[in-house]
Amino acid sequence: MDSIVPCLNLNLYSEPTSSSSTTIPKITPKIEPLDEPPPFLPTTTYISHTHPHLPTHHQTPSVPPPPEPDVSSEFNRISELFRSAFAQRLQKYGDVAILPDADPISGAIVPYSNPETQVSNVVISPRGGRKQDQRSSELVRVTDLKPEDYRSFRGGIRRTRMIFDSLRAFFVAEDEKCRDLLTPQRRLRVDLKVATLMKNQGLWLYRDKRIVGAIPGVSIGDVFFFRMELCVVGLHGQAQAGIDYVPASQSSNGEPIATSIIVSGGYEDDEDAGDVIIYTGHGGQDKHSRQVVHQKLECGNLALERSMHYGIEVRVVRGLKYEGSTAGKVYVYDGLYRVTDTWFDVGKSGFGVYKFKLVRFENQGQMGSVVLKFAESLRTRQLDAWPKGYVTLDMSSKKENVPVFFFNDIDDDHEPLYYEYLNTTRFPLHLYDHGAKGIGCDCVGGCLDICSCANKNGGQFAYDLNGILVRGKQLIFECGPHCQCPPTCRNRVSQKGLSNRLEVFRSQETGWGVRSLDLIQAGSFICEFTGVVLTHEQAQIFTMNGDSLVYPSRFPDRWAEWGDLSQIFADYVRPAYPSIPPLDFAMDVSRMRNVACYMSHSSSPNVIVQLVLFDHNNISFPHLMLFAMENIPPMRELSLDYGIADEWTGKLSICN
DNA sequence: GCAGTATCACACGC
DNA sequence: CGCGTGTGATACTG
Repeated sequence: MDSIVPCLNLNLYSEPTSSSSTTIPKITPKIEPLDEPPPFLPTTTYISHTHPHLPTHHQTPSVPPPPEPDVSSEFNRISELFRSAFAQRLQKYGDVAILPDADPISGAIVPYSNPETQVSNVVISPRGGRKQDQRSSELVRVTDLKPEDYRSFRGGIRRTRMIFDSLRAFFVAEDEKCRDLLTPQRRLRVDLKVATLMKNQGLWLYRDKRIVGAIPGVSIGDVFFFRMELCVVGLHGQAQAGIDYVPASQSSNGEPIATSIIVSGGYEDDEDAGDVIIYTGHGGQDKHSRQVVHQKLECGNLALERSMHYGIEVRVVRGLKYEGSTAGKVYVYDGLYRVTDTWFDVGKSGFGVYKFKLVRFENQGQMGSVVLKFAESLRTRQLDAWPKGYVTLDMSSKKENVPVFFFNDIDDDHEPLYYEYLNTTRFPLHLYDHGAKGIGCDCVGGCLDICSCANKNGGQFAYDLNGILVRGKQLIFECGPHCQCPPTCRNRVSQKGLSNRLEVFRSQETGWGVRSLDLIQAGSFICEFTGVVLTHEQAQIFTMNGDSLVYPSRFPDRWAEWGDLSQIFADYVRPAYPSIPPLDFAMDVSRMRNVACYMSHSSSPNVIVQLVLFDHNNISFPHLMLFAMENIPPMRELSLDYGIADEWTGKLSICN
């Protein structure tokens, strides 16, 4: 049963993929290029609902495609469409970057207009007057994205998700405040609130096209903490239902077409073997998720059947139990599957259920859910049962709270082990000369918003109660050794060191790299970038010796991108305070270093540098703390923007 | 475990 | 036939 059972029309769709690993199988005959562009040319298949040309099993690749425009121009049109959705935001970032340090107003943030106004602003789409809050019925497939196009789409996804996360943190903080004042109340469904707000602002992605197949910018293995996030990025449009589909009424031939499903174990008759899923149709359950009536072949069930009939690929998202998530669960995008079989069966309850066999397309890269489970299994594994390639299970020699792994299964290079592991940056001793005078707060019982350390941050803490960075700042003041507050104080986050199990690994492509064995939530602290601090003068001497130095001032101000809600709140200005002079020190990592300096460079990084001060008072010598800019699944390489001007695809040899 | 909410499709009705 | 509104279904979250 584990082999693929082709259905009647499947042979049309299993055309071999190109050699590019990011390419998914082209699945429709209509993708046949008209004027034989090179195989790399981006092609967009366009199944317009105005064209009565849904593929049927009678069609062969030789059937002429519908009278659509040239494929590449069609691609460009759609690409531009999506891009334009983010252009405004990019503009905003530009503005922020050159904002003079003028406005001293605090973090008082007020929506610039009431929700009603906002709604009315976006109801009419700028193009064509169609309602924005309704999904398009236009079926589109985007394939063979060029790397730069993919990056562009991914940038859009990332910014949108960052807004989601930031808004969530913002509303959670609001909610916390309210609860202090009022009587105990139900917790707000912040996820819903955020999603609605973003929808009203027109920030949901891919609503003007109904995408079959991969969502541009979403990678296999991407992890989501909330179901609504899937709606926001266009992976799955249903807030609760497990099958998303184009309804019959909107379909060109009057038949519904399924585009994505969520497998989260809610139906007892599901059988999930990874590459092959026996998926139960929806319906027939009572409030307690018990099957109480027969399912019918309608709605999503019918749509899945139709997708099988037409060979339409289906996105699969898995819901997995995960303690670290507020909902106790995360959603992982596992790639594209095809429905190969369907039948009506008697479920365990004795009631009839529809079953669908889904088989994963090959050449898609490892499933995110498999990686998550694998990483989880390592947590409890005996030392001798670790996979080959783990040279040491803690290169920090217990200097970090959690082990730092060292993995190399491609050669004998053990170079990182020859350096002394430095778990915190070594600053010049004179920075500590001034002692404790007036540095710390007196909050013996724990810090509140009125604490002096909060004041230094502009009247609020930079982190939420879970230690998530709410908003990037030029400099963050954490409570420190001179404060009276307990170690559990919420304003001590980055000083506590690692909480995720990081791993230095060797790869053919990037040389040394860093990845995590744990899922890292966006906004959470990862590690410090440590080294021995050299003053300007000392650095000049060192440079003459040819030693490699890291210059903190060269890291771009990526912190400004994190938590920027100017898209949502027009007067969401970045507080000018604290404002610090450009950093003028260097870090020597030639003898002592930590895991951070093995991170690869990327111009679209998933890790940002946030400057933090806590153990001394000199704003010219902050710690370089690294935070996750997006949810980073286990085994995905971490990357930093080192401020290198050129487009750099390989590993930065910053430590060599 | 329940309830308070989302979305969406579909059904009406004008 | 298009648009608005109401209703029912649904693998959610706190």
